[in-house]
Amino acid sequence: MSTKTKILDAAEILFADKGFNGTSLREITSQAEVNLAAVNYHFGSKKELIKAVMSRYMNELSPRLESALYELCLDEEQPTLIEVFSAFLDPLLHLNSFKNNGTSTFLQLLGRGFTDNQGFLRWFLTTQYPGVFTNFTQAVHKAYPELSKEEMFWRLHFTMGTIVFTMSSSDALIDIAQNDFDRQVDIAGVIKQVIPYVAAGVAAPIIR
Amino acid sequence: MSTKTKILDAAEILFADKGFNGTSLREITSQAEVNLAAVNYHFGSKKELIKAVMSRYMNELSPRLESALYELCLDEEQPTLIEVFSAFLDPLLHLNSFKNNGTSTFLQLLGRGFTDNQGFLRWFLTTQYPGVFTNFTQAVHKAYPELSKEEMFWRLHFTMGTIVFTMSSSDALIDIAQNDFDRQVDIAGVIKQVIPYVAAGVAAPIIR
DNA sequence: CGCTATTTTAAACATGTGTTTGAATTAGGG
DNA sequence: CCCTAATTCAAACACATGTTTAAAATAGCG
Repeated sequence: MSTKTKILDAAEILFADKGFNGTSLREITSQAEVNLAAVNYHFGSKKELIKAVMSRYMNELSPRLESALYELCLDEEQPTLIEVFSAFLDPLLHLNSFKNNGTSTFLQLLGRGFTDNQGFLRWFLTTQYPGVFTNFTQAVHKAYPELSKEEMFWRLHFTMGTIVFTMSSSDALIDIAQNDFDRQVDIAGVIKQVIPYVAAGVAAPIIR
Repeated sequence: MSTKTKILDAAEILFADKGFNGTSLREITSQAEVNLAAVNYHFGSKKELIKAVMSRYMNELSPRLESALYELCLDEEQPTLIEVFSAFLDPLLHLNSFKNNGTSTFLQLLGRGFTDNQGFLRWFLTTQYPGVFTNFTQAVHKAYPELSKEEMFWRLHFTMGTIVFTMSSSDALIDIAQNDFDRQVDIAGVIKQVIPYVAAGVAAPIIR
């Protein structure tokens, strides 16, 4: 396995676990069993490494997600919001065949990225992968046309918050749930729980 | 003004803005115009300072919040979920008279705390202020008794995610909203937007 | 093989971190 | 005022961080 890949593999699980700021290059390189300087040699800087980690996932996810959302828009009839959010399920779970625990890792990375580093990841994602966002808002608009642009803006950010926060602490939450309710839970189970929640949230009646 | 207060005041806005890990003691003490060693002299350590910052807000908030939620449980008739979540509004907005931008600052601190430091703040809050949580779940249970303990667990954490994530990036979001929609937005406006969202999310039909 | 370009390595660098020290200063009660 | 306790201060400490350097090792091609 190439040094570059070894670094990316070690970095992504450490980043997901302890955040970007909370993970040092020395932790990454010792976990990856490569020399400390390898990160700067192969990626240039820590910030570029973070981008590379995210890109590897986004390049795998975004085409599938974009087309799943796009197909919803092509359909003749109006989709339900449940259908819109369910469109995320397959592309996200596909990350598990791309990489062990890929779905969980990616969602945790996403969560980290939005809170660490005064949100430079938000900029990175919206500028590098705008298609996902536009297709998503179009699908939501088709499902719930009465929603104004401003209300849509807020509700989509609320939704992102729900997902991203839940996933960034999903390991802890799954642990608690397994103990308290004596029930096997995995990341797919959490996603299935969250879909009705966010769908209902976005579908909430408008109070004016 | 006492050195202790100067430190707390400077620390809370820096923590809210850049996170706990992202803020150094030197930034805090120079902003507060006190000596670097004052933090360790008055608080013992950075971690204790973080706790002190949070406690100052929680001690102001938690009695009001607890009693607001408790009153809902005393009422004869079943409250709506909207009423349950609206119970947060007054206690939260009261923080504004306790301190300038108090509501916004506190919610941002809360957001930071749940993602930084592998969630030691979750432990701190749930152990130091358990009354808020129990009263809250009781109120939700009264409003929606069909919800099982497990579903309630997940939906409450989804809700916390919505709030906490939104608020930790509320400055950025409010900026975007003001630009894109040419409309004055403040923290109270965001809270009023989020209440129908989370109420509908928690009230979502159960799929079994 | 021989030679060049790529990669790896250990070491150092520069800077930033939280914390501690011990002397200097200030406060406040007898 | 005096003396003690509380506070402030500049300096240093010990350590961790991302990055750079220059030599060593390795690969890959003619």
